[in-house]
Amino acid sequence: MLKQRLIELLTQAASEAQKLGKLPSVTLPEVSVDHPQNPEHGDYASSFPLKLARATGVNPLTIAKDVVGLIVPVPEIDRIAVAPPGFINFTLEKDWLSRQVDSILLAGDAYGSIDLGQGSGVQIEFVSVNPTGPLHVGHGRGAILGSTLANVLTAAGYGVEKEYYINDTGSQIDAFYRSLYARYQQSLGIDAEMPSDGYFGNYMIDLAKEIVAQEGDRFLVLPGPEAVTQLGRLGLDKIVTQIKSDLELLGVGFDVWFSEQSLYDNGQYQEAMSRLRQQGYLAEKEGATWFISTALGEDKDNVVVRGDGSPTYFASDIAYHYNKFLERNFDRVINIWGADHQGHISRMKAVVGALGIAPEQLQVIVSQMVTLRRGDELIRISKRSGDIITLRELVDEVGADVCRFFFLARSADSQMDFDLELAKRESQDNPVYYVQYAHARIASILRLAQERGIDYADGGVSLLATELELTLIRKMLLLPEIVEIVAHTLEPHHLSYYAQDLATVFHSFYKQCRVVSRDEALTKARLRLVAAAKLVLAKTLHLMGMTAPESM
RNA sequence: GUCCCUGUAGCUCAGAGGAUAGAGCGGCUGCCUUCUAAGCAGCGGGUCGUUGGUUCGAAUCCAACCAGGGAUGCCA
Repeated sequence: MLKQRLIELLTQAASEAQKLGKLPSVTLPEVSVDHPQNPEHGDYASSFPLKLARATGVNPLTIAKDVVGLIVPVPEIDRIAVAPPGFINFTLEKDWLSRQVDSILLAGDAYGSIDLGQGSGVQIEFVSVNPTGPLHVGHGRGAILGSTLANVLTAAGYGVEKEYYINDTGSQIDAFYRSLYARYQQSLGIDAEMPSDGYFGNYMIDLAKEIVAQEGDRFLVLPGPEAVTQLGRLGLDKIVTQIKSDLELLGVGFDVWFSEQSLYDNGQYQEAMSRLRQQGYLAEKEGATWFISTALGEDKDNVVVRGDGSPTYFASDIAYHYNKFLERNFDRVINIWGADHQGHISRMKAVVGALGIAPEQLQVIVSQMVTLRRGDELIRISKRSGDIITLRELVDEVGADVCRFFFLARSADSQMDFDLELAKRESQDNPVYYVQYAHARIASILRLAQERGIDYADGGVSLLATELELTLIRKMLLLPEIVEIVAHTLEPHHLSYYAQDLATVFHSFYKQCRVVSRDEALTKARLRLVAAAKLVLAKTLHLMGMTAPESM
């Protein structure tokens, strides 16, 4: 990557300056290079001399001049300038820039991929919604964040494993089972009462009816507890199947569907607990078993085994992370949780530390709340009451691409309002169409070229020299940097802004530069340019999990 | 009370300590005989919540405060 190359050049020149005695031999600060907002300052700039000035006491302008004098010439760079109070500005060589069109076309689908991860493994767990009902809109946000992040980390050279943790045991599942049994009995005409802690959504009635239609009344003859369990498992399977298909509609898939129950069946729950007990992190008080997180600097302790002997979800999560780090040996684990799990983060990190794992190996991304509205009408998102807009309904209304782009258009940290009315009403002006339209336009140009039998394989890209053309190339060259930023910050929303920027630059070029014209050589050169732009747009859209349409 | 997130243009939001803080939407002007007008070009719009601090340099880091949201269960 070009940026990395500039950093190397600067670092090299600075240590050379130290060898020559032009700079004091202090430890060099981290060399950073970024894009100045003012184009007069070139394509890349470094404030490195300003930082070095602090450590050395040398005038930053002097440092900049000395370092620039020692930078070895490279074909990428046309000009290196020193600017007060101590910036080093790089301007790219135009011929080199235009040649990048060929490089991009040569790289093909691999363009934008980098080797940041060097094959190291990352597990990313997301969605993991209790299978007690359909996914709602807020879950979609986590799903899209996770799947996009997985795409980007893969492109950044990591070995990524996507996982959905199925909470198929515990008190909420128990409530789900009992609710389903009540609805099942009711749909067979029996006057059964719903449990007070039950799931009252209409989908439970539909689910019961579906089971009655398929299985008849055979569960009625079983003893109560047996019927609850068998019926419950059947219902749970159906919900999980539904969740899978809802996610598929959004283009979200997983490598592993991990069962919570399996942690109890294979003894890993016991192993995790006894390990914590050996380390002295478990204690009995008030009739329950507690994780002594206060010993690790937490505000309070937490119950892991209730007074009635049943484990809390925290206990399961301890076993689950024991499994991730010590059974499956992931070096790095990313969890994406909803804002309601925010308080769970620090104690979970404490657990990881107590298990002998560096807490930094666990990264938790919290996606803030999504509020759904239709115009002025607020829609409550509550699975218990059943008054929800499901993720499936959302996708049906606005489409998967719009849905994905919308969620990727804001950082996970900020709460968002999803106005369904607005999303539909503005669909013509939606940025997703703006970006996809750029891709479709290019496809249209390439179709025309094909109809006219123009073979642009030998097009000479050195003819690409106008500012509009070079601006488009410069923008295309940013994709690897965006991939790096997203992989580093775990903030996929940067992609959507990049996609819009790239589309803007293309639309502007398109308006002012005729591609297929009477000038054969220029036509071929520009066809190569737009073919490259199409590739970069498609790659960006695909990283976001979106389609790149050939026509609109 | 404690912890987390947020506060930037009329609205929705970007902005990895750097140079003159940006985009989309909305408003106003222009632009289709030529590859898709779902487009382009232009105009207007700001005490970056407040006050201090760190720094050569702060929207960005620190502290306090103000405002909105969330978490503080032997629910998940």
